[in-house]
Amino acid sequence: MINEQTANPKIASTIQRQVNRAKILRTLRTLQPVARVDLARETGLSRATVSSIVDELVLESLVEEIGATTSRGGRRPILLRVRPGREGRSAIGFELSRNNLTGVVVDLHGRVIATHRELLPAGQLEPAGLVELVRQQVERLTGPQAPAAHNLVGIGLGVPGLVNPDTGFVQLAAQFGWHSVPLKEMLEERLKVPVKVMNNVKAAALGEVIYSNDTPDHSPNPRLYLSLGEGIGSGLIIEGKLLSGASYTAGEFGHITVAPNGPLCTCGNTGCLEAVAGLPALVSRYLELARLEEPNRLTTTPGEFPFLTSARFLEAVSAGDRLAGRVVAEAAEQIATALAGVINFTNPELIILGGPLGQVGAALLDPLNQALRRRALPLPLSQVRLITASLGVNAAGLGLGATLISQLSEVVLS
Amino acid sequence: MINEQTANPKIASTIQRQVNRAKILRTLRTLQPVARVDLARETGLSRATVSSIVDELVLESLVEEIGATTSRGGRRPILLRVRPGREGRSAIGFELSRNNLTGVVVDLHGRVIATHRELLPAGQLEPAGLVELVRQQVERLTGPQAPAAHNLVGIGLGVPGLVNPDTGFVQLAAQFGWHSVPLKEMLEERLKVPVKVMNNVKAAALGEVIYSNDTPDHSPNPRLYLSLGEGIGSGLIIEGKLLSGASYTAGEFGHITVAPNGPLCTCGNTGCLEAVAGLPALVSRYLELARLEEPNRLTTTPGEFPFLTSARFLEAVSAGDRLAGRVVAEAAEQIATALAGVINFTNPELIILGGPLGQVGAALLDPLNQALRRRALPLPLSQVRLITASLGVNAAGLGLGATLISQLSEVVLS
DNA sequence: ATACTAAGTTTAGGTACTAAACAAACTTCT
DNA sequence: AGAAGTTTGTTTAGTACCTAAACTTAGTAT
Repeated sequence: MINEQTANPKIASTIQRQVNRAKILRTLRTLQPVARVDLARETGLSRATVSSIVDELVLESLVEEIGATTSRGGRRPILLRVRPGREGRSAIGFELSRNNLTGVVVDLHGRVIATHRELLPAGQLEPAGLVELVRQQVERLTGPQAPAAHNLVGIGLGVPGLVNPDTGFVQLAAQFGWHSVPLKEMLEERLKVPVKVMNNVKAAALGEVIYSNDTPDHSPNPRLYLSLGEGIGSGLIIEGKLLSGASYTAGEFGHITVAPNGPLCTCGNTGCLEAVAGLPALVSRYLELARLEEPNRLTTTPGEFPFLTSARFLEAVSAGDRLAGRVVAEAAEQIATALAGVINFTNPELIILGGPLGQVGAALLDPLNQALRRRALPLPLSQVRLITASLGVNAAGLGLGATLISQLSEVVLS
Repeated sequence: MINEQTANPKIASTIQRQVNRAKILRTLRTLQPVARVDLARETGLSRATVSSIVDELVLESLVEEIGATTSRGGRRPILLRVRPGREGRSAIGFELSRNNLTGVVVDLHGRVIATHRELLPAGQLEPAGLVELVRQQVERLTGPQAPAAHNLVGIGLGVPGLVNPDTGFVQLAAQFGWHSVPLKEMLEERLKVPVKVMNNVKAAALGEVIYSNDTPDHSPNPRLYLSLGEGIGSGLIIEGKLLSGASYTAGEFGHITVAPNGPLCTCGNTGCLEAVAGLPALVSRYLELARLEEPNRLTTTPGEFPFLTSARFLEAVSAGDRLAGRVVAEAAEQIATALAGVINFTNPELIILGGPLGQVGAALLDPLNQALRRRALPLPLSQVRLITASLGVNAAGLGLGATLISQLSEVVLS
C-alpha cells in the first residue's frame, strides 16, 4: 500500500496522457493567465482531467497558480500560468561561431533571462576544450549549483558545420578542423542534462522563425530563414520542423545556380549564388567597380583598397555609398533569381533575411522585392511575407532554447 | 446489460487504441503472414492486447486468418494477413486528364484489382457531369451494388489544376474552365463515401513514390517526383507527406529560372525551365535546328514540319533521331541546372522522373546525370537515387488509392 | 502416457478518461 | 441577513484499454 511513485513524477505516462498534457500546455501558453474551467472548455477535456494534469504540471515546476481573479457569478476562478523565470524551468542555447561562444538562458515563456558572450581562447579549439567552456558558461548562467539542477530542461549548441541533429554527431566542422565528433554524447556525459546539437544556421532559422511572431508556431506551411554573409545558407521549416535532408545538408541555398555560365564557385560548379552574391564576391565586385570609376572613394590611399573587408564594405552600404549600393542591388537581383525559384517550388508563407548582408535594409530589400515581382509566380509570391531577422547574435541560442522548451510538450509516439 | 455496441464497430476509440491499431497494421503489412505472438513481440504490446485488436480488425474486414502453420515446439501459430482483394476493403483512385477519366481499384495490399479508362464525352465537361461519370465508373468497378458498399474505403480524384487537398476545393482547373468548385463535397454528397481530391501531378507523385519500393513509406527524407511534359511540375514528399505550401502551389518546378536572360515564359518571367525545356520549347528548337541543318529529316514533305507534335517529337527521340537527341540533351542540361539547385536545397533521397519526356530513357538520363555531377554538391548528390517512373497512366489513381488505404492506419490527434 | 513448450485467451489489477455528484466560494434576490 | 442560485474546482463511480500472470489449447519430445 506504500506509494513509491512520488519521487520522480514523470517516468512513464501513456500516450493519452502525453497528448492531453500537450493540449493543456499549448492552450495555457496561448491563453495565459487562464483558469482550469477555460482549459477544459478549450481542450474539450473534462474538468476532472484538467485538474489532474494541472496538478502534475505544478509538481514539475511547469505551471503555477497566480491567485483567484474576479468572480464570474460564482466561485472565483484560480488563474494559472506557465511558470516564468528561474523559478520555472529553463533551457540554455549556445552558438559556437568562429571567435565566440554565445549562451542564452530561455525560460518557459521563451523569454531571455540571461545571456553571456565570450571570446574563444587563442589557438586551436579542441572538442574537449569546447565541452569545458560550455560547462563553465552553464555554471555562470545558472549560478554555481550543479549544472544538473532539476529545473534545467537541457542545453543546445549550434555549431558551424555538418551535424546530424538527431544524434548530435558532428561530421565536419571545417573551421575548427573537427570531423566525426560525438559532441552530444560528450556534453551529456559531462553535464548530465539532455543536449541538442545542430548546425548553427539551422538553429538560427528556428530562432528567427519561432520568435518572428508572424505565423503560428506549428504552421504546416514552409518558412525560410536565409543567412546572407560570407557564405549563403538557409534553414527551411515545414510543419514546425526543420528540414534536415538525407545527408543533413538541406538548406544549401548558396549553391543554387543563378548564372549558368558565371564564375567558378569553390564547389566546382559555375555561377552558384554564393560565387556571385557572397560577401567576398561583393567586395571583389566593389573593388573592380571602384578601380574603374572612382579610385578614391572609400579611402584616401588607393593602396588600401585591396584590404577592404566585408565589414567595411557593409559599413559603406549602410553609409549610403553609391557604388556599394549598386553592388548590393546587383546581388539582390541574383539572390532574387534563386529565391524566386524557391518561392515557386516550396510556396512558403514567411521568409526571414538574416546574416550581415540580410540586415542592410532597403539597399537590399528594394531591389530584391522588385526582382521577385518579375521572377516569382504571382500567387505564391502574394502569400509570402518577407521580413528581416531580429535576434542578432542570440538567434541560434534562442532557437535551441525554444526547441528544448517546446519538447516538453511534445508527444513521442515511439 | 444489453450491449448496443455491436452494430458499428468503430465509432470512437481512444488515441491509445488508434496508435496500437496502427502499430499492428503496420507490422502486419510488412511481416505478413504473421502470427499474433510475433506481432506482440514486434510491437511491444502484450499478447492480450494484440488478440483484442486483431479481433476488431477481422470484424472490419481488414485482416483475416489464413490457418495454422507448422509448430515451433508447441501450439501451432495462426497466421494473419491483411485481407486481400475484393473480400477485404478497397479504395478507388481516379485521374482526370484532358481527354480521359482513369480509375483504379486498389486493395489493402496496395495491389491493383481492376482498372478502367474511358474517353471524356465531347464538349465542355461540367463538374456535375464529372460527378456522374465518376459514379458510373465506381459502379462499373465495384459491381452494380450500391457504391456505399461497406468495404469501399473511399475514392480519390486527381484533377489538373489548383486544388486544396484538405478541403477538396478546386480553385482553378483551367483546362475545363472551372473555378471555385467544391468537388469533394459534391462527390461525397452523391456517392456517400469519403472522397479525397487533389492535384493530379501530386497524386502521381504519391503513387510513384509509394510504389517505387525504393525507400520506406514514411521515410523522413524528401522524395521528389518530376513530371516533364508540356508543362513541368513536381510533387515533393517530406516525412511521407506531400508538401502543399501556403497557397497549394508548392512543386512549381517549371518556373525555376535557369537562364536569367532567356526567353520569355508564359508566366512573365524570363528563362523559366518550362520556357526552355517544356515540350513545346523542344519542338520549336527541333524545328529550328532541322530547318538549319537537315530540312528533310523527319518527313519527306518540308511543309509538314510546322505540324510536328510533341508526340511525334518523342517518337523521334525514341527512334534515335540524332537531332531530337541533341535537343533532349540540351534540355537535360537546363533541367539539371534547376534540379541541382533543388537537390542542394532539399537534399532528397529519391528523384523519380515522370511525364512523357521523363520516360525517354538514356537520351535524357545520360546528359542529365552528367550535368548533375557538374552542378550539384557531391554529398547531397551521392545520397540521391534517380529513377524513372513506372506506373504510367495509373500513377495518380494508385497514389490516391494508396493514400486512402493508408489513412485506415493513421492516428488523428485532433 | 507423461512432460514440456508455445500460442492464444481469460482474469485481475492499474492508469486515465468522463459524467455526475459534491464542496467551496462567490453573487443576487427578497 | 438569510435563502437561492452560479460558477469553479474536487471527488466519486463507471468505462475503456492496457499489462502481467494464470489458464486453455494444441502441438512436440521422451
